[in-house]
Parts: sequence; structure tokens; C-alpha cells
Amino acid sequence: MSLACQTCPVRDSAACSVLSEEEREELARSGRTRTLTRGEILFAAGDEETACATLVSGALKIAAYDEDGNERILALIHPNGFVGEMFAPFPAHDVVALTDSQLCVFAKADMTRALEKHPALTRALLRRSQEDLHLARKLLALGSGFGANEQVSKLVLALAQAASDSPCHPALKFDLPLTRGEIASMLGVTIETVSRVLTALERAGIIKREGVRGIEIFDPDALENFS
Amino acid sequence: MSLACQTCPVRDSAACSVLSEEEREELARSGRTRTLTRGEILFAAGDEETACATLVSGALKIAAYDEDGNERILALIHPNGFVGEMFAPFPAHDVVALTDSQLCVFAKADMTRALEKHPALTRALLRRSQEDLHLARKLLALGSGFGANEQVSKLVLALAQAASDSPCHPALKFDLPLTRGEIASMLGVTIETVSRVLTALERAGIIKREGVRGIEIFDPDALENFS
DNA sequence: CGTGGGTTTGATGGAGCTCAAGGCACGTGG
DNA sequence: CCACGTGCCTTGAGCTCCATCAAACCCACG
Repeated sequence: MSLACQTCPVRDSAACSVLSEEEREELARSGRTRTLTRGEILFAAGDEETACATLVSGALKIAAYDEDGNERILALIHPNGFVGEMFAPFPAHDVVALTDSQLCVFAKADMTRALEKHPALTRALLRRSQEDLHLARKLLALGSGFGANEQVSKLVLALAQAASDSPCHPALKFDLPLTRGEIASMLGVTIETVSRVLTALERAGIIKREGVRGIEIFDPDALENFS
Repeated sequence: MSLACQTCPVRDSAACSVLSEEEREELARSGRTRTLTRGEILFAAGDEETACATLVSGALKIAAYDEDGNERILALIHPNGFVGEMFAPFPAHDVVALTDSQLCVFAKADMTRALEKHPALTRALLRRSQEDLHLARKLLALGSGFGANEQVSKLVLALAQAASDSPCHPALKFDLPLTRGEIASMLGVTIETVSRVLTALERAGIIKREGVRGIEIFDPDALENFS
């Protein structure tokens, strides 16, 4: 399916928003939209045909797998986000849909050409890349900061912030985009530990679980300092 | 001190190498060289005056500190590397010299102007940024991959590769740029654990320690698979 | 109703953190 | 030159936290 930028929900915030109307139209001609259902994979590590994409709606994960097949989640992509190796010959990691998602995809060659043609687009991607870098390092800092309690509570808080529209305040009631197993593999802990921390948080009156994915946060500050 | 690009050891590989001779001269006029001794800090998190720099020689660390003052190392910068937030209003992390280092520094405003003027420079930085992102994720994957033995041995191997001139093969004999404590804070383990793993590696005949920082590697493959 | 995926909860053992002591290299001042 | 202090590293002993193993639960779905 070809692109329909006029009705795109992220037309004013994605990287391509720096382009003029005509420039955008031209870029759009080389792209395609694609929809994914949960679990479907967008790029696989080592793929021949390389491409890149911006996420319009939904959520993605970037994941690596060790020799035993254990997944390690390296990053989450939210709407407006951009994925794809622009310079490496092939993608280094798998990119998989966490929820039903909608994105627009470009062949690497087309995107490379567009970068040469539109410096503003390159700057926009540089900015995004630096943000991704920042997020990766935040996750790294979270990583072995301290105990499992800290890690899980802070991740819940981070997910709440990501789920919120307003940039600063966390959503107080939202659905986790991740299963317990996925939370576990973002932090390098086990499913059981994640589950235990969540019940502890609930017993402490800090959160409430609604079904399996729903979370209601009563005390955001307590999530920061849970030991 | 102003720049002397003619004699710069990384003139053909740093980001600025994409510029023509005259363009480089012009950029050079807005930059300054700076030398740091081990431990000196280049940028501090939250600094007012923001800047960026490419590393000419030596090594840097990017580090964050938790509320108790524990350091967490987020990345290492090697010669050719570029540091500095181009878009954020202030740096998010400390940047500190690991060894005596030499770099050339640019005010953020000057660099921003240069980016607008030289699209090729922007592309070069985008490429570098993606590489940094890749490295951060590699460290993330290393993180809670598995036991402390794995982590430390793989990090030693990675440091050996970084110390080597040839891109692929690790240096067989080199000096660690990091103290035990710094290795520990890259991995989120304790100093004692690092020390114990190193002695275990030595007892297994895989490495030999020469003084405190020197390392000789006998069996690089064994470092990959040490349990 | 049975099946299966994801989740919760409990019991146990071990890897690594904590605490503590000692060693080595280096600089500083008597 | 030696005594002393200071960093950094090493080694040991105990204890804690989390991974592991195992079982049961919940819920959606056929």
C-alpha cells in the first residue's frame, strides 16, 4: 500500500515533518505502509534486503538472542520512532511488533538518496538517533543500578511515562505493552522475580493490577524509591 | 590553543575527514584543542555551557552516578570518537578522561552552524551516532547475558579488540584503560568479583596479568566461552 | 470440558555482594 | 634512606537475594 501522508497521525512529529509538502510527497512515493500484528517480525538480524521505517502507531521491540535462544530486549520503539540501520550492510538485531502496529517503510537505497537530498531530514534523524542513544544508556544505567525491586519499579514508571501523552507526567492508568517475560528480558531478571515484585508493589498499595496487563499507579514517587 | 589539522593523527578518519581542505580549515577556526589528564572531567552532567568534541588520542568514559555516588560507566570513547549533546540543552552525563587525552572542542552553536552548512558532516555524525547506539546495545546485551564470569571475560575481549589497531583481531598484549573499579561499574558487579574472575582466568591459563593493568591473552576463544 | 499460554506462589540452593583483612606500589616527609 | 600514608588490588568467610525447580492458577479458546 502506498503512503497517505495527508491522514498520517504523526505527520507533524515524525522525522519527515521537517520536509516541505512537495518534498514529503516525493519521499512518500518511494515508501510503503505496512501493518504488523503482535509478534510479527519487521526486520530479522542479518537480513539481506535492508530497509528502515518510522512507526506510525503501535509499539516495537528491538531484541537480541543469545546462543540458547534467550531473548534480550534492547529497546522499545514508540510512535514517531525510527528503526533501521542506515549504514550497516544488514540489521544487527530483530525488530518485532509488540502490539498491532502500523508503519511506513523505505528501502535503504531510497532513504540514503533522500538523506543526500534533504539535509534537514538527516539532521532530524541525527536528533532521533541521539535520543535513542540516550534511552539506551538510561536502560543501561537502570540495568545493574541495584536490586530487582528497584529495576522493576523504575521500569514500570518509565513505561507509564511512555504511555502518557504528556511528556513529563506518567500515565496513572495504562496497559503494559509487555508481557512479564518481556519485562524480564529487558532487565535481565526472571519472570518469577518480575511477578513477585509486582505483587509486592500491589501489597504495598503503590499500584493495582487490573487483569494481566492493566496497571493503575497510586503513588508514582514510591515507584522511584522502592527497595 | 587553536587547531592544527595538518598534523592531526586522526585527520583521515574522524568525522571532519568528510570535509574538503578549505571547509576543514574554516571549521578549525571555531574549534580549540584541549588536553586532559587522567580523571579530569570534560563535560559535567547539567553543565550550562554546552559543547562537543572529537577525541584525538587517549580514552574517555561517559558515566552516570546514582544518588549514593556510585559510578556507572555507560560508554567508552576511543580516538576518532565524538561526544556531546548536539540537541539537548545540556549534557546528560559526565565525560571524564580515562588516560591523558587530546581532543578538539567546539561550542555547540558553532557545531550547529557547521551541521547546517555541511550536510556531509551531518551524515558522518549520524553514522557515528548509530555506531554508538550499536555499542550501547552491545553492552546492554552483555549486561545480564549471564554470570559474572561471562561478562568479565567478554569485556576483556572487547577491550582487547578496542586496543588493537586492526579492526577484527584482538590485541594479544595490552594495557587495560580501566581500573578494576571501572570494569566493575561497566558491568554492574563489584570490584571483588572482577578481581576473582581475573585470577580464575589466569589460573585457567587463558590470560596472564602483568602488573596491575597489563594483560596478555593466550586463548582469545576461551574468553568468549568462559563460564 | 480439556488444553495451552501466561502468570502467580512456594521451597531450595548457589552465585555474587558485603564486610574485613592483608599486600603491593608509589609518593611524601622526616 | 627508611617510615608512614594512601590507593588500588587481592583473598577469605558469611549471608542475602535471586535463579531454579515445581506446582497450581487463571483465562481464552477450541
